[in-house]
Amino acid sequence: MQRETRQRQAIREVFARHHDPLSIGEILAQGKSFLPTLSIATVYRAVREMVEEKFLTVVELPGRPPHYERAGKHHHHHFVCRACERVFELEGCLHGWKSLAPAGFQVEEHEIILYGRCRECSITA
Amino acid sequence: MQRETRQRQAIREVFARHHDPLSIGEILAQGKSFLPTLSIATVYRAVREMVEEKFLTVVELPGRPPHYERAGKHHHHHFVCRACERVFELEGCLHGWKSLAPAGFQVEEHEIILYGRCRECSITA
DNA sequence: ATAGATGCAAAGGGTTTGCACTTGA
DNA sequence: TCAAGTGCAAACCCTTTGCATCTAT
Repeated sequence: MQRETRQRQAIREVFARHHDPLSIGEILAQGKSFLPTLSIATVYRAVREMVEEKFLTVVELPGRPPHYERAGKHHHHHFVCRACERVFELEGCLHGWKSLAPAGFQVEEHEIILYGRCRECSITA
Repeated sequence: MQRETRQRQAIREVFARHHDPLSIGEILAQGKSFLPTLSIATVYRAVREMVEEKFLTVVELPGRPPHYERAGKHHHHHFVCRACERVFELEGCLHGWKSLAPAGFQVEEHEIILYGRCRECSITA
Protein backbone atom coordinates (compact mmCIF):
# COMPACT_ATOMS: atom_id res chain seq x y z
CA MET A 1 0.00 0.00 0.00
CA GLN A 2 1.94 2.94 -1.26
CA ARG A 3 -0.66 5.18 -2.80
CA GLU A 4 -3.03 7.24 -0.77
CA THR A 5 -6.18 6.78 -2.84
CA ARG A 6 -9.57 8.29 -2.15
CA GLN A 7 -10.74 4.85 -1.07
CA ARG A 8 -8.05 4.51 1.55
CA GLN A 9 -8.53 8.07 2.70
CA ALA A 10 -12.20 7.27 3.22
CA ILE A 11 -11.33 4.22 5.30
CA ARG A 12 -8.81 6.14 7.38
CA GLU A 13 -11.43 8.82 7.88
CA VAL A 14 -13.84 6.21 9.24
CA PHE A 15 -11.30 5.21 11.88
CA ALA A 16 -10.57 8.84 12.71
CA ARG A 17 -14.20 9.11 13.80
CA HIS A 18 -14.82 5.71 15.37
CA HIS A 19 -12.68 4.54 18.24
CA ASP A 20 -14.46 1.24 18.82
CA PRO A 21 -13.85 -1.86 16.68
CA LEU A 22 -15.70 -2.05 13.37
CA SER A 23 -16.63 -4.96 11.13
CA ILE A 24 -15.97 -4.94 7.39
CA GLY A 25 -19.63 -4.17 6.81
CA GLU A 26 -19.51 -1.23 9.20
CA ILE A 27 -16.34 0.11 7.59
CA LEU A 28 -17.93 -0.16 4.15
CA ALA A 29 -21.15 1.54 5.25
CA GLN A 30 -19.33 4.37 6.99
CA GLY A 31 -16.80 4.70 4.20
CA LYS A 32 -19.54 5.10 1.61
CA SER A 33 -20.62 8.27 3.32
CA PHE A 34 -17.30 9.74 2.21
CA LEU A 35 -16.99 7.87 -1.09
CA PRO A 36 -20.25 6.30 -2.30
CA THR A 37 -18.55 4.12 -4.93
CA LEU A 38 -16.36 2.37 -2.36
CA SER A 39 -16.54 -1.37 -2.99
CA ILE A 40 -16.39 -4.23 -0.54
CA ALA A 41 -13.44 -5.88 -2.28
CA THR A 42 -11.43 -2.72 -1.78
CA VAL A 43 -12.36 -2.58 1.88
CA TYR A 44 -11.21 -6.17 2.40
CA ARG A 45 -7.95 -5.50 0.59
CA ALA A 46 -7.19 -2.14 2.15
CA VAL A 47 -8.02 -3.32 5.67
CA ARG A 48 -5.75 -6.34 5.29
CA GLU A 49 -2.92 -4.09 4.19
CA MET A 50 -3.60 -1.58 6.95
CA VAL A 51 -3.26 -4.45 9.44
CA GLU A 52 0.04 -5.46 7.86
CA GLU A 53 1.36 -1.93 8.08
CA LYS A 54 0.06 -1.70 11.67
CA PHE A 55 -2.37 1.14 11.16
CA LEU A 56 -5.11 -1.28 12.28
CA THR A 57 -5.28 -4.41 14.42
CA VAL A 58 -7.69 -7.32 14.25
CA VAL A 59 -10.15 -7.80 17.10
CA GLU A 60 -11.46 -11.36 17.07
CA LEU A 61 -14.69 -11.95 18.95
CA PRO A 62 -16.51 -15.21 19.65
CA GLY A 63 -19.11 -16.00 17.04
CA ARG A 64 -18.62 -12.73 15.20
CA PRO A 65 -16.72 -11.72 12.09
CA PRO A 66 -13.38 -10.00 12.71
CA HIS A 67 -13.49 -6.38 13.77
CA TYR A 68 -10.76 -3.78 13.28
CA GLU A 69 -9.52 -0.91 15.40
CA ARG A 70 -6.62 1.54 15.38
CA ALA A 71 -3.36 -0.16 16.31
CA GLY A 72 -1.13 0.96 19.14
CA LYS A 73 -3.71 1.27 21.87
CA HIS A 74 -2.82 0.26 25.41
CA HIS A 75 -3.88 -3.21 26.60
CA HIS A 76 -7.66 -3.47 26.79
CA HIS A 77 -10.63 -5.77 26.30
CA HIS A 78 -14.10 -5.48 24.77
CA PHE A 79 -17.79 -5.36 25.52
CA VAL A 80 -20.27 -6.77 23.01
CA CYS A 81 -23.83 -5.41 23.07
CA ARG A 82 -26.33 -8.19 22.42
CA ALA A 83 -28.99 -5.72 21.38
CA CYS A 84 -27.23 -3.56 18.78
CA GLU A 85 -24.28 -5.89 18.10
CA ARG A 86 -21.81 -3.06 18.50
CA VAL A 87 -18.45 -3.59 20.17
CA PHE A 88 -17.02 -1.23 22.79
CA GLU A 89 -13.57 -0.82 24.23
CA LEU A 90 -13.12 -1.48 27.94
CA GLU A 91 -10.66 0.00 30.42
CA GLY A 92 -8.70 -2.15 32.82
CA CYS A 93 -7.97 -5.83 33.14
CA LEU A 94 -8.09 -8.73 35.60
CA HIS A 95 -5.21 -10.46 37.36
CA GLY A 96 -4.47 -14.11 37.82
CA TRP A 97 -5.38 -15.37 34.38
CA LYS A 98 -2.06 -17.12 33.90
CA SER A 99 -2.78 -19.47 36.77
CA LEU A 100 -6.03 -20.72 35.24
CA ALA A 101 -4.13 -23.01 32.89
CA PRO A 102 -3.21 -26.58 33.93
CA ALA A 103 0.39 -27.48 34.68
CA GLY A 104 2.47 -27.91 31.56
CA PHE A 105 0.48 -25.43 29.51
CA GLN A 106 2.29 -22.31 28.31
CA VAL A 107 0.00 -19.28 28.50
CA GLU A 108 0.95 -16.55 26.04
CA GLU A 109 -2.13 -14.35 25.92
CA HIS A 110 -5.57 -13.90 27.35
CA GLU A 111 -8.84 -12.41 26.20
CA ILE A 112 -11.73 -11.15 28.26
CA ILE A 113 -15.06 -10.32 26.65
CA LEU A 114 -18.14 -8.97 28.39
CA TYR A 115 -21.65 -9.35 27.00
CA GLY A 116 -24.77 -7.39 27.82
CA ARG A 117 -26.49 -4.18 26.84
CA CYS A 118 -24.63 -0.98 26.06
CA ARG A 119 -25.71 2.30 27.60
CA GLU A 120 -28.02 3.26 24.73
CA CYS A 121 -29.64 -0.15 24.55
CA SER A 122 -30.08 -0.22 28.32
CA ILE A 123 -32.14 2.96 28.08
CA THR A 124 -34.14 1.75 25.08
CA ALA A 125 -34.63 -1.38 27.23
CA MET B 1 -34.64 -35.77 16.86
CA GLN B 2 -36.60 -38.78 17.88
CA ARG B 3 -34.77 -41.72 16.36
CA GLU B 4 -31.52 -43.03 17.71
CA THR B 5 -29.75 -43.74 14.44
CA ARG B 6 -26.27 -45.17 13.98
CA GLN B 7 -25.13 -41.70 12.92
CA ARG B 8 -26.29 -40.09 16.13
CA GLN B 9 -24.95 -42.92 18.20
CA ALA B 10 -21.58 -42.35 16.58
CA ILE B 11 -21.72 -38.65 17.43
CA ARG B 12 -22.74 -39.33 21.03
CA GLU B 13 -19.91 -41.83 21.23
CA VAL B 14 -17.45 -39.13 20.14
CA PHE B 15 -18.55 -36.94 23.04
CA ALA B 16 -18.39 -39.84 25.46
CA ARG B 17 -14.67 -40.02 24.71
CA HIS B 18 -13.78 -36.33 24.32
CA HIS B 19 -14.45 -33.92 27.14
CA ASP B 20 -12.98 -30.89 25.45
CA PRO B 21 -14.85 -28.83 22.84
CA LEU B 22 -14.81 -30.14 19.27
CA SER B 23 -15.38 -28.45 15.93
CA ILE B 24 -17.71 -29.88 13.28
CA GLY B 25 -14.69 -31.18 11.40
CA GLU B 26 -13.33 -32.90 14.50
CA ILE B 27 -16.70 -34.47 15.25
CA LEU B 28 -16.94 -35.73 11.69
CA ALA B 29 -13.41 -37.16 11.70
CA GLN B 30 -13.88 -38.88 15.06
CA GLY B 31 -17.38 -40.04 14.18
CA LYS B 32 -16.12 -41.69 11.00
CA SER B 33 -14.00 -44.01 13.08
CA PHE B 34 -17.27 -45.48 14.34
CA LEU B 35 -19.29 -45.08 11.15
CA PRO B 36 -17.17 -44.41 8.04
CA THR B 37 -20.13 -43.31 5.90
CA LEU B 38 -21.06 -40.49 8.29
CA SER B 39 -21.62 -37.34 6.23
CA ILE B 40 -20.93 -33.74 7.11
CA ALA B 41 -24.52 -32.65 6.48
CA THR B 42 -25.70 -35.15 9.06
CA VAL B 43 -23.17 -33.90 11.57
CA TYR B 44 -24.34 -30.32 11.10
CA ARG B 45 -27.98 -31.34 11.47
CA ALA B 46 -27.53 -33.70 14.40
CA VAL B 47 -25.30 -31.31 16.31
CA ARG B 48 -27.79 -28.50 15.89
CA GLU B 49 -30.56 -30.71 17.26
CA MET B 50 -28.37 -31.96 20.10
CA VAL B 51 -27.83 -28.34 21.09
CA GLU B 52 -31.59 -27.73 21.01
CA GLU B 53 -32.25 -30.76 23.20
CA LYS B 54 -29.42 -29.66 25.51
CA PHE B 55 -27.19 -32.67 25.07
CA LEU B 56 -24.53 -30.27 23.72
CA THR B 57 -23.74 -26.59 24.09
CA VAL B 58 -22.03 -24.23 21.68
CA VAL B 59 -18.59 -22.90 22.57
CA GLU B 60 -17.86 -19.77 20.57
CA LEU B 61 -14.21 -18.80 20.30
CA PRO B 62 -12.62 -15.73 18.75
CA GLY B 63 -11.69 -16.27 15.13
CA ARG B 64 -12.61 -19.94 15.14
CA PRO B 65 -15.63 -21.90 13.99
CA PRO B 66 -18.07 -22.91 16.74
CA HIS B 67 -17.07 -25.83 18.93
CA TYR B 68 -19.39 -28.14 20.85
CA GLU B 69 -19.16 -29.80 24.24
CA ARG B 70 -21.44 -31.77 26.54
CA ALA B 71 -24.06 -29.54 28.16
CA GLY B 72 -24.54 -29.21 31.88
CA LYS B 73 -20.96 -28.64 32.93
CA HIS B 74 -20.15 -26.27 35.75
CA HIS B 75 -19.02 -22.74 34.85
CA HIS B 76 -15.66 -22.80 33.10
CA HIS B 77 -13.53 -21.19 30.39
CA HIS B 78 -11.21 -22.38 27.65
CA PHE B 79 -7.62 -22.56 26.51
CA VAL B 80 -6.81 -22.49 22.79
CA CYS B 81 -3.55 -24.07 21.65
CA ARG B 82 -1.99 -22.03 18.87
CA ALA B 83 0.12 -24.96 17.71
CA CYS B 84 -2.43 -27.77 17.34
CA GLU B 85 -5.57 -25.59 17.34
CA ARG B 86 -7.23 -27.81 19.93
CA VAL B 87 -9.41 -26.33 22.65
CA PHE B 88 -9.15 -27.34 26.32
CA GLU B 89 -11.45 -26.81 29.26
CA LEU B 90 -10.12 -24.71 32.14
CA GLU B 91 -10.93 -24.87 35.85
CA GLY B 92 -11.71 -21.77 37.86
CA CYS B 93 -12.58 -18.19 37.05
CA LEU B 94 -11.59 -14.61 37.82
CA HIS B 95 -13.40 -12.02 39.92
CA GLY B 96 -14.22 -8.42 39.22
CA TRP B 97 -15.21 -8.71 35.58
CA LYS B 98 -18.53 -6.95 36.12
CA SER B 99 -16.78 -3.75 37.13
CA LEU B 100 -14.80 -3.53 33.89
CA ALA B 101 -17.82 -2.11 32.06
CA PRO B 102 -18.47 1.65 31.96
CA ALA B 103 -21.34 3.13 33.94
CA GLY B 104 -24.69 2.54 32.30
CA PHE B 105 -23.69 -0.73 30.68
CA GLN B 106 -25.52 -3.86 31.81
CA VAL B 107 -23.14 -6.81 32.01
CA GLU B 108 -24.88 -10.14 31.59
CA GLU B 109 -22.03 -12.55 30.87
CA HIS B 110 -18.30 -12.79 30.55
CA GLU B 111 -15.86 -14.93 28.63
CA ILE B 112 -12.20 -15.58 29.35
CA ILE B 113 -9.99 -17.31 26.80
CA LEU B 114 -6.33 -18.19 27.20
CA TYR B 115 -3.97 -18.73 24.27
CA GLY B 116 -0.65 -20.51 24.16
CA ARG B 117 0.72 -24.01 23.82
CA CYS B 118 -0.92 -27.06 25.33
CA ARG B 119 1.09 -29.59 27.29
CA GLU B 120 1.82 -31.81 24.28
CA CYS B 121 2.79 -28.92 22.05
CA SER B 122 4.97 -27.44 24.79
CA ILE B 123 6.97 -30.65 24.83
CA THR B 124 7.15 -30.91 21.04
CA ALA B 125 8.27 -27.26 21.31
C1' DA C 1 -45.87 -49.14 6.64
C1' DT C 2 -44.32 -44.65 7.14
C1' DA C 3 -42.57 -40.45 9.05
C1' DG C 4 -38.10 -39.15 10.34
C1' DA C 5 -33.18 -39.31 9.11
C1' DT C 6 -29.49 -39.66 5.69
C1' DG C 7 -26.40 -38.58 1.72
C1' DC C 8 -25.66 -36.19 -2.21
C1' DA C 9 -25.41 -32.26 -4.73
C1' DA C 10 -26.97 -27.67 -5.33
C1' DA C 11 -27.74 -23.29 -3.09
C1' DG C 12 -26.34 -19.58 0.28
C1' DG C 13 -23.55 -16.18 2.61
C1' DG C 14 -19.24 -14.16 3.51
C1' DT C 15 -14.43 -13.55 1.79
C1' DT C 16 -10.89 -13.74 -1.80
C1' DT C 17 -9.12 -13.40 -6.42
C1' DG C 18 -8.42 -12.68 -11.71
C1' DC C 19 -8.57 -9.29 -14.87
C1' DA C 20 -9.43 -5.13 -17.52
C1' DC C 21 -9.84 -0.37 -16.40
C1' DT C 22 -8.62 3.67 -13.63
C1' DT C 23 -5.59 6.74 -11.28
C1' DG C 24 -1.93 8.58 -8.09
C1' DA C 25 2.72 9.96 -8.24
C1' DT D 1 3.73 7.43 -18.11
C1' DC D 2 2.65 3.13 -15.93
C1' DA D 3 2.57 0.25 -11.93
C1' DA D 4 -0.46 0.19 -8.01
C1' DG D 5 -5.18 0.23 -6.86
C1' DT D 6 -10.12 -0.38 -8.00
C1' DG D 7 -14.59 -2.57 -9.25
C1' DC D 8 -16.84 -6.27 -11.07
C1' DA D 9 -17.86 -10.91 -11.34
C1' DA D 10 -16.33 -15.45 -10.73
C1' DA D 11 -14.22 -18.53 -7.53
C1' DC D 12 -13.81 -20.38 -2.79
C1' DC D 13 -14.89 -22.22 1.60
C1' DC D 14 -17.95 -23.37 5.06
C1' DT D 15 -22.75 -24.17 6.19
C1' DT D 16 -27.52 -25.05 4.97
C1' DT D 17 -31.15 -27.02 2.19
C1' DG D 18 -34.02 -29.78 -1.39
C1' DC D 19 -34.97 -34.12 -2.59
C1' DA D 20 -34.86 -39.04 -3.49
C1' DT D 21 -33.66 -42.91 -0.75
C1' DC D 22 -33.15 -45.40 3.44
C1' DT D 23 -34.45 -46.99 8.05
C1' DA D 24 -35.99 -47.03 13.06
C1' DT D 25 -40.05 -47.85 15.10
